[in-house]
Amino acid sequence: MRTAIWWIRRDLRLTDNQALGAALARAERVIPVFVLDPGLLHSHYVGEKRVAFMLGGLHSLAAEIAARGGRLIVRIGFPAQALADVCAETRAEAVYAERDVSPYATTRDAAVAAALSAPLVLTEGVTIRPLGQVRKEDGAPYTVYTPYSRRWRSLPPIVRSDIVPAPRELCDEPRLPSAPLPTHPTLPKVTPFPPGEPEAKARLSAFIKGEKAPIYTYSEQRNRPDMEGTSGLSPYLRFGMISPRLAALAAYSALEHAPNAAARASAESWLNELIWRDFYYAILHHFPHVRQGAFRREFDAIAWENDEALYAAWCAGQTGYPFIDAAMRQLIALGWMHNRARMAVASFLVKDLLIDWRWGERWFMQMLIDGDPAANNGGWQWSAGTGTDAAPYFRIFNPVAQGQKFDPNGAYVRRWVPELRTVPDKFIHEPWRMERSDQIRAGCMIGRDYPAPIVDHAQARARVLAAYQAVKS
DNA sequence: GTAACTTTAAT
DNA sequence: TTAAAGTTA
Repeated sequence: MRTAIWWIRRDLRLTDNQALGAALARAERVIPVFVLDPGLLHSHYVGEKRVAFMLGGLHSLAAEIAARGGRLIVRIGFPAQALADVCAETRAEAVYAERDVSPYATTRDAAVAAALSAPLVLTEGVTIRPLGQVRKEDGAPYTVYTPYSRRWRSLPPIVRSDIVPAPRELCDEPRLPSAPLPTHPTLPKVTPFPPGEPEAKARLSAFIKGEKAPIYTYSEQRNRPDMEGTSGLSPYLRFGMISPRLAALAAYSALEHAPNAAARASAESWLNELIWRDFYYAILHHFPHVRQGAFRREFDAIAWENDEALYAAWCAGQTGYPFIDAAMRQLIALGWMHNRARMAVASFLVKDLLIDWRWGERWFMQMLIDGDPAANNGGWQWSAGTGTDAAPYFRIFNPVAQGQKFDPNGAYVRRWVPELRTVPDKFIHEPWRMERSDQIRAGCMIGRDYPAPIVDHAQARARVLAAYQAVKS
C-alpha cells in the first residue's frame, strides 16, 4: 500500500506504538493525523487541565515527528468528516488507530469506520495484554480482581522483543493542510507534569534504575501523600505518552534485578497497579453499563442524600476534615491527587456525605489530568462498594484516621490547607478538638478561619450503613 | 460430562 | 458475602 493514516487519539508516542507500527509495516507513506473533536472538548467529563496536558503532549509529539522528517497534521472537526477529508486529499488506503474501550470511543470509531471508504484498522496498545485476552477457563470474563491478576501473571512476561521500536524516519506531505495546534488552555505553572514522551521515559527509567530505585520502596512509600513515593506516570499513561507495555517491561526487569525479597515484593506491588489498570479496562470493555451505573445493578437503588451544599463543600475542600480538604485542594491546584487521598475523599463523599458516587466520578473527570473513563470509574465503584469486589465487610474510611496514618506529621495538610499551618501536630487532623485557648494560640478559629466538620463521622457511618442495608436482600 | 458441594480468600 | 476453582458424586 502506498499511503496510510496514523490516527492519533490517546497514543501520543513513537515508541511501542502498535497503530503506527502496523501502518509503517504496510504502507510506504504514513501520515500522522490528530483530530481535535469539539464534541469531546465540551463534554461534562472533560476539564481544562487535561485538555492543556493533552495539547502539551501534542506539541511535544509534533516536535518528535518533525525531528524525524515528518509533520503532524491537525484537523478540527468531527473525526468521521475530518478523516474522510484527509483520506480523500492523500488517497490513503487505510487508517490505523489504537483500539479504545470507552463507550464514547467505541461509538465514535464505529461511526468513523462506517463513514470512511478506506478500512479503519484498530490495533492493541491501550492495555498491556490485548483487550479480552484474560479470561476464565470457560471463556467468561473475570469480575473479581485477584483471580484476574493470577491469570494475568500466568501469561508470558513482557520482554524487550515485544516492544515496537520508534521509527527513525517519517515522511512529510508538504502540501497537505494542517490547522495550528491551539496554545490554550495551558497548564498551571505549579503542575509537576511536563507533558511529552521524553519526560515520560525519563520518569520511568528514574523510577526503576539501580538498586536504590524508588520502585524498590514503592510498597511502603506509595501510601504517603506527604512524600513522592509513586511513579508519577498516570497522566503519561492516560495519553499514551508511555506505552503501558513498556511500563510492564520495566516492572518485570525490576523484579528480575531486585536486590532482596522486600525490594522484589515492592516491584511486585507496582506491577499489580498496572494489572489493576488492565483489569478496569477489561471491566469497561465487557460491562459497558458501568459507565451509566453500578456494576451490581441492585446498588442503583441506594437512596442518596445528594445535598448540593455538602457537595460544593467537598469540591472546594471546605469539609472541615483537614486530610479531605488538603486532597481536594491539591486536586484543584494541580489537576492531580495522590491515590491514597483519592480513596479517602471518595469514601468521604459516598459514605459520609451519602452523595451518588457518579457526582464524584464526574468531578474527578473534570479536574484530573490523568482522568480516564475506565480507571476512574473502577476506582469510584470500588470506593462506593458498587463494583466488582465481593467483600464480607463494608468499607468506610475514617477521615481522621486516614490522615493520622498516612500524613503523620500533617505536612500534606499544612501544604494544602495553609490556615492550619500553625495548628499543633496533636490536632492537625481534628482541629475542632482544640480548646478555645488552643485556637487563639494557633491563630485559627474553627468556624471562622477553618470550617467546623460538615458532618459527624460516627452519625454518617450509621446512616450510610442503613442506606446500603436497605437495598440488600 | 455435569451439577452439587467444598475450599479459599478478598489489597 | 461472594466469586472462582477445585473436588466429589
